[in-house]
Amino acid sequence: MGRWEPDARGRLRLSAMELYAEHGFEQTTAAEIAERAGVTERTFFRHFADKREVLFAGSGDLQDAVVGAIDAEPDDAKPIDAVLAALEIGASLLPSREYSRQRAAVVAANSSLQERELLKFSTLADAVAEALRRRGVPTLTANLAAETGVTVFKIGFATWIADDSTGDFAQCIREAFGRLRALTAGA
Amino acid sequence: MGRWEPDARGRLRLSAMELYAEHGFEQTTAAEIAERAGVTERTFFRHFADKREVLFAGSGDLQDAVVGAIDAEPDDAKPIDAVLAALEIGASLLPSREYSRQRAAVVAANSSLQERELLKFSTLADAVAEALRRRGVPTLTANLAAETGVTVFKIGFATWIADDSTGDFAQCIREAFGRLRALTAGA
DNA sequence: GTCTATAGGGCGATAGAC
DNA sequence: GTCTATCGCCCTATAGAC
Repeated sequence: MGRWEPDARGRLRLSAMELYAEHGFEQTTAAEIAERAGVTERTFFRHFADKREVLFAGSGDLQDAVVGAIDAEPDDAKPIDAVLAALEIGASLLPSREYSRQRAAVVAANSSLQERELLKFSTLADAVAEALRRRGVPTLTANLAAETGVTVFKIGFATWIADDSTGDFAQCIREAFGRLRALTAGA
Repeated sequence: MGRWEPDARGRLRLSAMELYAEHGFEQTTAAEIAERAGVTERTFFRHFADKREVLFAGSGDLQDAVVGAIDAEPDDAKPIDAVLAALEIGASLLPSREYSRQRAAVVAANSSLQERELLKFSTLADAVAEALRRRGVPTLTANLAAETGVTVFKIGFATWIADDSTGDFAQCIREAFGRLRALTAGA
């Protein structure tokens, strides 16, 4: 056995989620999270840039998967179709619906967590737009397709975790896009 | 003349924008902003909830104007058209292109300012969606139309302040929506 | 207006893995 | 020897409490 218990990072993530859910984000101090995880406060900040980031540790993997999926799309795929197919693949990486609901409730209860979540989605959209540009899509079209895809993803996610939802995430995404298409169609 | 110089709030906004542009957001302390404006640090936090908020003081007016414009649209206007018309009216309230460029550069240089800006746009989208629901638009459609409208607004704004831009803001918004419509049209 | 808890960064020391 | 994770102590600014 080493000098320390392994996976300090995983313990910190778990402890943070528990405490944020139990007492709220603002009422939880970094020292409390660290204590529950069996490390010092300073170690917490070495793993996570700030108190919020501990809830977003998986977002990089999601982004990599989505960008990789766009790169793997056939050359003749239309931009919006490539984006939506890639986001459906990314959607399959999310944790269970029950966990997603719990996490969403924690985020919804605190505006600084909402800010961080919005930044993550914005960063995802930027990465998607860049992947589209690599495929030769013009910048303006790439930005619009990326932002629109992320909007559909977000609204599909909200539908998926809603109390009365029955379908899976991919279905929710497709339904949202169908409605968006109807909404923007010319007169 | 009163006991204090008038418009402490306006002086704080100006001082903050100058210092953020000169030295960067993180390198500027609330005490420095207050000093330049001729008030105490405590007064700064009485006017603005945090260091970021001083750059977003006009966002409430924009939101009120947009929501009011939606309420004033004819009953038979299609949701997306009502949203875009309202956002064009909101766009007319923005400061000059030169000032907008400078402010955008300050925000782009700091991720916590980007987070706050994204939250303001998200709040705007929520208010737009609520205004649509008051008109009888179903929730899912209202959310999609609101998010899509704000996306078009954001991308139109980016186009408007770009170095090579020539058109006015309203034109940029209409161009962005035209491209979005083409992008999402069925095969 | 004063006081204070907390966030979060800097830096060197330490103990293991390789 | 190098590399990496952790500790511990110091510091300042934020932002809320009183």
